[in-house]
Amino acid sequence: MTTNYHHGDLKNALIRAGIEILSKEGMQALSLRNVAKKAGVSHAAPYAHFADKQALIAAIAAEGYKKLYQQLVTAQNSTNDPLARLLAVAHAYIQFAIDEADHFKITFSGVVEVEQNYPEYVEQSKQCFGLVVAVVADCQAEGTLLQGDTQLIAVSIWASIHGFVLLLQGNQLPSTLLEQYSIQELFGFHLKQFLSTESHIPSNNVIQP
Amino acid sequence: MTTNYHHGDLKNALIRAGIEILSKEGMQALSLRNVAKKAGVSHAAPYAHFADKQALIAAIAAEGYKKLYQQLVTAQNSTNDPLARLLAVAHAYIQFAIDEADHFKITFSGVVEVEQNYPEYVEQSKQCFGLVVAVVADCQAEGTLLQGDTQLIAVSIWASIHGFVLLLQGNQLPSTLLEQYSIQELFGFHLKQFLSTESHIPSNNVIQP
DNA sequence: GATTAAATCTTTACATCGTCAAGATACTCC
DNA sequence: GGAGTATCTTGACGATGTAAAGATTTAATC
Repeated sequence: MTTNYHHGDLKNALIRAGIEILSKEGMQALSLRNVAKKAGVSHAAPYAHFADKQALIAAIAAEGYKKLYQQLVTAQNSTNDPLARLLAVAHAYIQFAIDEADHFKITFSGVVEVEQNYPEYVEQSKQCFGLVVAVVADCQAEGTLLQGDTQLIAVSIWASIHGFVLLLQGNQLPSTLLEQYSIQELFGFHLKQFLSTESHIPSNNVIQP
Repeated sequence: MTTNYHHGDLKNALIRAGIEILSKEGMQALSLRNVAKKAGVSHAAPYAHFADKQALIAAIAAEGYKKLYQQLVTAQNSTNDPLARLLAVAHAYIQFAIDEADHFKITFSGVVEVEQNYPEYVEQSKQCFGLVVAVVADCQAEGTLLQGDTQLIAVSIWASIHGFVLLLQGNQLPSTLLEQYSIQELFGFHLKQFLSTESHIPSNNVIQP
């Protein structure tokens, strides 16, 4: 099975090679030929398993979601308190983005253009979102989060975390703040900011053109 | 001055050509050679004005920030009520991201890797952030937003908006929600969500590993 | 105003990339 | 064991970013 000509499990080997390139050399080094070389096959071999580069990237992105999901599950299991869980999940999210920056970027930054063509990717994405929804639901049941459409609230919370992470990755956080606070402090403040506010806004004034 | 050989203002013409390509053909069509062709010069001409492709992209990204800033200013001037201003700015932000999707992506999605090498880009970025800070400060002065470090709160709000926009652009918003609500409704709910919450969380519990 | 230097643009060339086609090799199923 | 299929290699092509060398225009100096 594991002869020389037939690799045996080239498809997964290519995905792993791609992820390794992302973590060690960065996005610009992620070429099909480079991935093939790292997997020890010729430059056109990937075409036996992926229709084109997009398809390989989609598989790598799906794997990114999978790894992220595992991290989130670990965070989720770290405590029984619902709100603490939510915070732990948030911290796991940003930690993954920091540790595996380019894998995270590939997973999210729209490199996968027509997601619907890659059901594996869509499925992993849904699994992640499902976890967030579950954690939010627990907080709602406990009364430590706003009542209302759980999915809406989950999206909102996810978006807030995601936005912070991307500003961080894109070096868009103002340098004045970065000199003053650590990333952990900034993120902690951000979480506190959107999870607990004494408020203000007449709700009928919010949705407007 | 405007002879045939010497273009006269090729640098800006290249930037404009790049932006036009982004809006009409999309990111994958943004090659140096394509930009040069659209500007009517040979494929190596850009190297008289830009060190490499990254430098041209940085200039295009800076222009993206500039255009975004103009939109935000218009929104800011649309009303005198501080909170309404904040909401108007938020809507202008997402509208720009929808109207000029690929220009927005280039501006933010980390294509500019070493921002500090492109001072023009950094300056435009600061100008945008400054506007958000000003709007947030007005709300604080009026008492319609949480008191506290204005920059921190501004970053937090920006991150929330930015995150929603990026999830939207990346098709990461769950399809179940997209079938149920319009983008405007979802965004409106998101704003309401993180701008006005009845809360919950013991503040000493938020910042943690 | 002529000469020189500098800036701008063209042409040519090269390595790398994604992709395709044709062929070689290994596995599978009857 | 032979036929068919899946997998992999080799070779080729056009497109891309970039460098080098030369042509052309503008600017500076005298």
